[in-house]
Amino acid sequence: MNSTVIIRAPLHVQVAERLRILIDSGELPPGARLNEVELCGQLGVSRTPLREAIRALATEGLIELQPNRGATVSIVTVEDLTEILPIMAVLEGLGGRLAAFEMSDEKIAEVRHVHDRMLEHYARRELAEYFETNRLIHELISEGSGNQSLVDQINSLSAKVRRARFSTEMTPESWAKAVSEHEAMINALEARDATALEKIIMNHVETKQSTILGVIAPTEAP
Amino acid sequence: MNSTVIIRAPLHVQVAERLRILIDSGELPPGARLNEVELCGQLGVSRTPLREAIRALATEGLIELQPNRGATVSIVTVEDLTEILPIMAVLEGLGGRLAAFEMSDEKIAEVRHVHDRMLEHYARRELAEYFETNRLIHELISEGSGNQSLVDQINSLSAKVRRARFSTEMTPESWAKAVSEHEAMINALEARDATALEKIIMNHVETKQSTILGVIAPTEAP
DNA sequence: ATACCGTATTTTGTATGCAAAATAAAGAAG
DNA sequence: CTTCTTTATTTTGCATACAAAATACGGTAT
Repeated sequence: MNSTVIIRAPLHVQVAERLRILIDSGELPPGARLNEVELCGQLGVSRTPLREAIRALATEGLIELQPNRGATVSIVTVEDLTEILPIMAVLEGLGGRLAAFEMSDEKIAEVRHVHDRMLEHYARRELAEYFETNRLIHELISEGSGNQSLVDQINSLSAKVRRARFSTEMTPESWAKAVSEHEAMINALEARDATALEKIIMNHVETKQSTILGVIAPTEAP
Repeated sequence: MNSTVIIRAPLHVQVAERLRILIDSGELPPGARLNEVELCGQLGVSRTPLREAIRALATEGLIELQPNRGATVSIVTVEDLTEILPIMAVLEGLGGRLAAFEMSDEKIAEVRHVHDRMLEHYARRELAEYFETNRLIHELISEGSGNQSLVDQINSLSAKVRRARFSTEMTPESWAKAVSEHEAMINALEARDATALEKIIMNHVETKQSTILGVIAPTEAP
């Protein structure tokens, strides 16, 4: 009598996950063509589940499909980011507003704890660790909204932004600004000031946007 | 020398479209099981493209997939709407804010024109026509943002809300309120008052939410 | 040398067939 | 009569095979 039912995910789901990882890690870089038979050999599956996985990732926007010409890893352009980041701003803002009502004191304390860790990494200029804790804070707050649809949408857009890989281009000034905005975020969250938190988060994402797009645009000036 | 290349969409795309219509029209009602061979006969295609289409619609959220148990038309619950409508509010709000900057005077005039038609339908209590013009106004404003990603997201969520089919349960009061909010929307748009328009649209969607959820909840009271 | 045309090869699209899992049905035990 | 077990049928999952389209290649004419 087995109480825990083993559900092994269908192949096409597993394949989709592996493809997602390959794309996210950059092993399949933006613009790369996905040759079906080649990938089949690489993943050890037949074309059927691979194609189903490709279709799924295509509707997610990770992959682009051209009729009779196969699939390519979609390229996240500056224009895409210009569209996506304002959407992220209002979605994360909404997440914060809801989280200010919905999060338990314990969860908020957890966010504060991660925030403190982030500050340490900032002080030590540990970039990777800083980004990871930073990301985690945003995730905790979004999830704190209790709105799973919202979390899913944010994660989906987040993945695209991450794939653009502009984050490392941070100046000391923008970094400091981001940290101080985070400080304000935590304070508003602890005060359960929904309106303030929403505003701060929206501003924070807009700051991120100008940071990212500011790195691109100035290349025209000598 | 053919300048216009005829691209006929792949079968799985056509199938996905037809399925979308079947679901949206209610011919495939929420909860309905999708038997693959049955649908194959009905659509005149083999299982391969059908399955690819099903996978695509599943990642879109229109269909739910259970391993080894097939696909069912996903059911939009009250909980889903409670999650989705606040998201719609901020997204449509953002659309309005951007549209106030981006829309041409001509486009705004077009919105006003549709709005006037909507008022006529309201006066004559022509429900279907009212909803159609209403929907069109929201669409025109969203598209007026010039943000295609935003439009896509709104449309995707919109489809789910529509599928819940609570709209017809409008009282005279809530109808009147919706109309007056629309009036305010158009005025803000013509004044290009982005902040006001965003606020009005968000309130408008929240009104819609309480209308929809208000129809459900009171069933517990005698 | 370059542009064009026809053929060969590769690659995607669709159909079909087989295996495994789930569901339905029938029979036996309590 | 109910419940469990066993068997048959249906249905999904995956792999393979064939068809059609696109790409690559090679040759010829200019």
